[in-house]
Amino acid sequence: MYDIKWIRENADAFEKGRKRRGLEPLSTQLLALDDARRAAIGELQKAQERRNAASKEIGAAMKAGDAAKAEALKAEVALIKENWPSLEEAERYAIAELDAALASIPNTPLAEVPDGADEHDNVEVARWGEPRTFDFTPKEHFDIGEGLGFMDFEAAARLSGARFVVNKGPLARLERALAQFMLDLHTGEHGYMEVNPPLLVRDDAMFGTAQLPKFREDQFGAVRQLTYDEAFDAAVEAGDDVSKFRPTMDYWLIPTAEVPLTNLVRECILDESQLPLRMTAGTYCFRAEAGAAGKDTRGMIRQHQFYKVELVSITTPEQSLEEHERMTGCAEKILQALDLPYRKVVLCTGDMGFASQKTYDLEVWLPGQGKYREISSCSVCGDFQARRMNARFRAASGATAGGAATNDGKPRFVHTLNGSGVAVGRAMVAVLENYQEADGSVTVPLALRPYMGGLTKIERT
RNA sequence: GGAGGGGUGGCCGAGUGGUUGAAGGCGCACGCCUGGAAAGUGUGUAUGCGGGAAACCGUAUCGCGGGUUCGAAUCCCGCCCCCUCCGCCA
Repeated sequence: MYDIKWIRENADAFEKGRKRRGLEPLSTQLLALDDARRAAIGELQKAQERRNAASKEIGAAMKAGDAAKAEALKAEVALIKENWPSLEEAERYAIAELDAALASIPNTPLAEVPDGADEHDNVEVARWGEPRTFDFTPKEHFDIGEGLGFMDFEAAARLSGARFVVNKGPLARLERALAQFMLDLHTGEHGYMEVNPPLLVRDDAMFGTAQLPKFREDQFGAVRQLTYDEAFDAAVEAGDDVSKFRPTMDYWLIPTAEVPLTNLVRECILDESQLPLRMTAGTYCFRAEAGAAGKDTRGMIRQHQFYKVELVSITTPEQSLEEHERMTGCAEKILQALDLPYRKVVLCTGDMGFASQKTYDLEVWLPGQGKYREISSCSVCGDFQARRMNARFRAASGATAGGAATNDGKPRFVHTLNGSGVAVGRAMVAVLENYQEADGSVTVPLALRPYMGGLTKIERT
């Protein structure tokens, strides 16, 4: 979320950033909304000031026993209040209009982010591991899984429709093993605190990390069914047919643990000594995939429900870029430990997420597809989410960053970062494809064997 | 679901209609005291918004939203959240 004051003073930089994302200029309209807002606030405050002053005088007059004066003042206030409601209405409307406009503006890319229109303009910055050479044609993960008899898309479709899967036996365990392995590495080696957050969250949380208001259609909602009586009353009140019982939507299903983890610091004033705050969580994630019809329809690559280990860091503004590199490194360590070849790309301006200033994607090699596919996405969001959440910190006393006058004792917005560390479902896809054997079995990666009860190979039984 | 108790500043906690943005305490900051520290002591310590070069001024904020009133932390209504006991439930 942008600070309108910043836009007012840095309109050029703001527009430059928009242009790099391929967006039309907006600052003129925003500043007009801002002018309207300030004018409305000013008018209301003027009225309030006169009302307050008169009220004090009334108090004084009554104490002095001057009833006539008090009555005269009361009449004056009554006059002031005549168009009070319209002033309030105008103020509220002006503020809401500006806020709504600001809430749907994406973050500005950092200078070093490459310009570009879409994923074709992303820039590879590193490559790790050598794709294995096969003396047979490697299969895609769904063929491997179904061949093993432990991955069932048809059963999932009967239960839930498209974009679901049922994993069983050693594959169910493999998914659990992957998640546990990742969490152990992040908590044991990388200094992240494991968190079990709610998977159902309110509007405010979804707004904080910027899934709302712009990306409603990508989300699932969780609905609490009304009782019969509540539904009846609601229908009557709404003038609806009482045979239709309308539910109320109370929660959103998280599309990523970024939402609850980042929002853990919402409306908080942290102490600088607590930063950086590093948190990790293994959770299911739920996505409607509304805009992805026809994409990745087969297999586990794109599901409505998937498991993911997420990394979130809360830092000072001075720490965030360094933390971004570190976080991406932590995700890379997972792939390295699993010996999965990958490449690291920096997303171009046109492919970056809404809240991000800069994003690295890790793309794992999938021999069955013969492609690198996204398995992790690590973003630094600056204070964009912090503003939406009102998440701040108080600088350690006396300390100023690099001698800069950053410490006037006031709370400052934190910086937030999030990254997959890594997507568990896709990691399983990668393991199956990279570790497949000619006979259809799958070798268990060394790092996962302790989590698989020592099992070395998954085969049809 | 039933019964009850609560939501006030970074924290604790007073405050039932009129200089209350809010007593008191804790914490914190700075100063004094000290050889140094502790203790003691003095001063200062919320946030948003608007205006201003600044000092500062104005305005709003005592869970949220309405209402009563010239004036609301204080009275009325609705909602949200938290807690305790009982019941139900994984």
